[in-house]
Amino acid sequence: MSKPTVHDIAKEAGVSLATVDRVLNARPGVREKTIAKVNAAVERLGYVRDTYAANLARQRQYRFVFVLPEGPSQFTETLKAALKEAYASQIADRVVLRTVSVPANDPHAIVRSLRSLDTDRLDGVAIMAPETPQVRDAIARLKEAGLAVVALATDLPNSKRDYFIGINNLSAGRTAALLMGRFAGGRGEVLVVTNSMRSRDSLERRLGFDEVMKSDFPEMVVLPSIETYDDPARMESVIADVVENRPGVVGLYSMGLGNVPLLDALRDAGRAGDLIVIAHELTPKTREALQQNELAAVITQNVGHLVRSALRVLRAFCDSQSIFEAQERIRIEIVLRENLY
Amino acid sequence: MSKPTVHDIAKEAGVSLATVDRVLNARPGVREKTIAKVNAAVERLGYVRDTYAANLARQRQYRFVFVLPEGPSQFTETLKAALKEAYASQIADRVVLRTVSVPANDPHAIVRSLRSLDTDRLDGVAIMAPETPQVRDAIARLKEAGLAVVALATDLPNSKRDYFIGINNLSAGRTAALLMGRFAGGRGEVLVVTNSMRSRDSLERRLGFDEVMKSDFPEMVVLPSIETYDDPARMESVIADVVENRPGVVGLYSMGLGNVPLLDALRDAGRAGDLIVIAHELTPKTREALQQNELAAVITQNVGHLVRSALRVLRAFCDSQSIFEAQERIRIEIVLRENLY
DNA sequence: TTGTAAGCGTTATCAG
DNA sequence: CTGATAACGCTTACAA
Repeated sequence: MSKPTVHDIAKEAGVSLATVDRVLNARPGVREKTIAKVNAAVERLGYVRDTYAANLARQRQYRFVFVLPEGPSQFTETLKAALKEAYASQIADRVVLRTVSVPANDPHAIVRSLRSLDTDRLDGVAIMAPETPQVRDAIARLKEAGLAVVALATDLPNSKRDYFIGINNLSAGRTAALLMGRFAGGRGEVLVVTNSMRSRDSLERRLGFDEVMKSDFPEMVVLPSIETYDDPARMESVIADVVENRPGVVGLYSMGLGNVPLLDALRDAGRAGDLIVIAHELTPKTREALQQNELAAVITQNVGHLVRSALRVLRAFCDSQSIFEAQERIRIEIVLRENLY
Repeated sequence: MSKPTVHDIAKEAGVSLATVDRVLNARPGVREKTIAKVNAAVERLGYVRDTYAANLARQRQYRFVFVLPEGPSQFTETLKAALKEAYASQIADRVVLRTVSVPANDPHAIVRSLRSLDTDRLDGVAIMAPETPQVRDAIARLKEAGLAVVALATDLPNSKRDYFIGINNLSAGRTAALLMGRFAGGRGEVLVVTNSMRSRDSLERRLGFDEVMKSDFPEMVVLPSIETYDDPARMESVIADVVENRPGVVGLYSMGLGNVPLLDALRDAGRAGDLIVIAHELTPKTREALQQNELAAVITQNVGHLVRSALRVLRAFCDSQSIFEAQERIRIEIVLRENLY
């Protein structure tokens, strides 16, 4: 009834522990016939390797750094919380973790951080930062030093990063459009706002949004993207303008950060429950707005999955193992008032 | 740079390994002063216990059985696949797993299976079965034998099960209603079908559906639930009736199993892309229907989460540890054509 | 090409 | 009350 161990396999196959190990790990120096004997025993007993015992014996250590944008963003806060939780739990088995905060919009500071990483005492890095040529160079350096590098939440597609952990923002935009179009009954004007179109995420979301709007809801009019540059006053004036001069607007798609000022402005303008508003990222504030019917839908990614996936993928790349793509695909989650969890 | 171990703590505190272990595991027979010394060392070095090494030394084994409905249901197929995957991965650390299939609608067979379990060689059971008095009794017996018992996917609320792993079906129905109402623009008639209203899941979903329809979309008319008893012919006639006699019907909510015959009937009637159809469970067939715009939305639960959660919870109950409720809450996922993953 | 023995971080048993 | 010491399942020198 109990799980078979390497000892059982050795006995069953009539060989030693070391030989079993060699076969299991595909190490050289074993006769074909012996390999077959061992594999047969494995098959017969239904042996499953105990990865944890293996890592224990191997003394494997994974030293990772997470480079995250600093500042009071609700998103990075939840990200850090998820990281702490993962670290305390079994997910972070054999992992030594450190997080580094960098100013989100200071490319030089980001590069400085990346350059200051001691590549000799490190096995992998997860980076959440906007892509710039300097960042690309810094990543190239990390890769040359043999580290595993993943982009987190926002992709660095032209860098040498091994993998991107996050949602496909084109699909996210398409999903938003499908919801918007269906909620609006396929008619009316839609306002699109973001804090900044310099962010690749916003660009991709807009692209996807437009694709579906054009193909599925040709009668709807999507207005040009409006940037608020993280300025609440600008947000206020954008909304005020809509209220006064744009009676045809039925919906609003908030692609980027800054949902708090947006919701404030809508409330001030008295249009909170009235426009169809779709935003990104589930946070305490957006959650509350869903409950109040001020947001029609939130499109989000599960931050817990994000960090667990990052950990798994970094490990896999360190061991040059293949990853199970399907498991690492971060889902685009749609949250309404009724499935707030 | 490397993680401190019990050896480091022992050295730092000037005591032996055994004493450190006693303190860490809160075992009796250690002087207050020594406890303080050890804890101080733990604090100073930032020690985190290696759970896997601990379990290895402890020789802990968790022997679990999953009792699942047999038959060619797409849902149970994916469930079994997820179980196999979890078993092969690190989630099932120290777990010995067996699955038992029982005829879904034969209460006696279910009870026979439950009674035939050897409680001496078992630590926990996960059960997916409709609740009957006999099932309740069988579960009571398992609990008396000291096993951990969880209900999987469908709850057994009046039994002595320790926990329910699955979605809240009332919320699922509410979510469906919110989607339906918004997609339909708050007007029109809605047809509700299920294979059987004897299932608690369908009852609860209907309840939630009606709640939101009444409160949020008072102008919409929800027709009485129609049961198809897993009979494709009945499904055909239901749809045909709608086409001929119910011009006001704009939407269809499929609460239960049987999406394949439903979709076939809709196609035959030529209403496939036209009605707003919302169904449950993401399977190859419903996935395809989403892509074809034949389904407007699918409400589903992630089966991988389901089994991982079951494993975690069973383990926790075996060790009489508390569980982290938030982590075990299974999300109600909304899937549209654009976030099919 | 194969086997022996030590050790990974933790727990458990037995003396002191 | 406290401390050696031998496991757990696996890997890895080093020997044969």
